Amino acid sequence: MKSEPSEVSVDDVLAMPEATVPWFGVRNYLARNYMRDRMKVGDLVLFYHSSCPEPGVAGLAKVVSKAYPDDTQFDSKGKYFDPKATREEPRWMLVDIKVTKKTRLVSLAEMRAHPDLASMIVLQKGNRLSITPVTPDEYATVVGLTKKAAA
DNA sequence: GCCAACGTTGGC
DNA sequence: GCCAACGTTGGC
Repeated sequence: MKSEPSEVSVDDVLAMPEATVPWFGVRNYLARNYMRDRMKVGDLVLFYHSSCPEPGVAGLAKVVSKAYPDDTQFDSKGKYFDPKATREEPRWMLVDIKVTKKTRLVSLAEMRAHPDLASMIVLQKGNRLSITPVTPDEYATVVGLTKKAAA
């Protein structure tokens, strides 16, 4: 799951109660569907920092809630307001994410260089989706990289 | 700031 | 339903 650290970083989440944050602001249907339809409490998450000087995985996290409506869609003054969403028929859903560990930053370049991650969706050319599925093997490989000395 | 690769919008 | 125009993402 991608987040811009200037908006919400791993450190920001660790400073929150329970180190937990609602994953607000997703406004892409496929990303929403992943949260709404495929994520379950306990699912493991790679917390990725994007649009920053050093993009890459910065922490490990897990899903700690089922999907529920993203409140920011109802805030008419906020940047995530959606005039077509209503309380009765919310358009955007989110899950709560708990950061379980801050890791050393595993850079995008480092992940691209690892042969076992060649098929990882987030690394594919043209991928812009802020939430993408990760296989158990890919997850384990990235966790392994977090434990290595910095490249 | 550039630009590839999308996703969305809206006229028809 | 088509598709051109436009907006966004995100690495570089």
